[in-house]
Amino acid sequence: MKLLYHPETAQISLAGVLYALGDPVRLQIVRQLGEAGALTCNAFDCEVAKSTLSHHFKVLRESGVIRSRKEGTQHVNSLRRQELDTLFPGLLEAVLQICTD
Amino acid sequence: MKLLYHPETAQISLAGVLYALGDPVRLQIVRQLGEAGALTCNAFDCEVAKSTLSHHFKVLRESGVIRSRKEGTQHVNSLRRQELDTLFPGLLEAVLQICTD
DNA sequence: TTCTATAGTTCGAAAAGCTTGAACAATTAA
DNA sequence: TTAATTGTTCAAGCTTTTCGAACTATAGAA
Repeated sequence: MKLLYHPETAQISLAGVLYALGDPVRLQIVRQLGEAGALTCNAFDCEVAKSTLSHHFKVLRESGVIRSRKEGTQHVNSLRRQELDTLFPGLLEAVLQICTD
Repeated sequence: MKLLYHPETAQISLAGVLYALGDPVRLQIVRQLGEAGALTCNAFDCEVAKSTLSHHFKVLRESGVIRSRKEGTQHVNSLRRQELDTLFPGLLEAVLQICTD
């Protein structure tokens, strides 16, 4: 658990964000974060191995979609909503508002 | 050059579309299609091998982002704009309107 | 028809990325 | 110090991406 890399706002790319969102598990994470505001990795309940989940959170973090801060043994994750809205107006809202089965 | 598979509207998934859009080359294709309306695979000018381009068009087609119709020896590609707008309101517009360097 | 050019696809191999369990590191609390 | 909890890292197996080369399909000229 070293330093967690987060890209600067200016370094966030559209293709990178879309890539990060283009996985069912990560999309689900993002939607849950959109609703809950903040979640630990552990709080996210799905059927992949925890090493896989760790990988997905890393992809989301390194693409600039989420921010993670350490809090004790946990990582609290949240969307970089304002920054994303500024960079890519309408994108995150569109993704979060779309109803999926 | 057999039959070109296109998913039904109902089979198009958000994660699938985001995945398709989450590649720099494919994103560029989509934006050019957004501007030009329709393009042959060949008309799209980039630096990847033509077999790679063929692959990218296939991903876009099979995810439901574009429609391809044969015309002589060429394939004319266009965005499935109305369908995407109905399924995922605001998404394509957001992607197309975002200015990238 | 036959030859040639054009437009894309398919194949096989190399490189990169994903998923997983097992092992590891860091923090907390008993 | 010991144990429990959280999450990361590693190595292996599998899938995906990229490429050049070979292939198919169509169009047009001779």
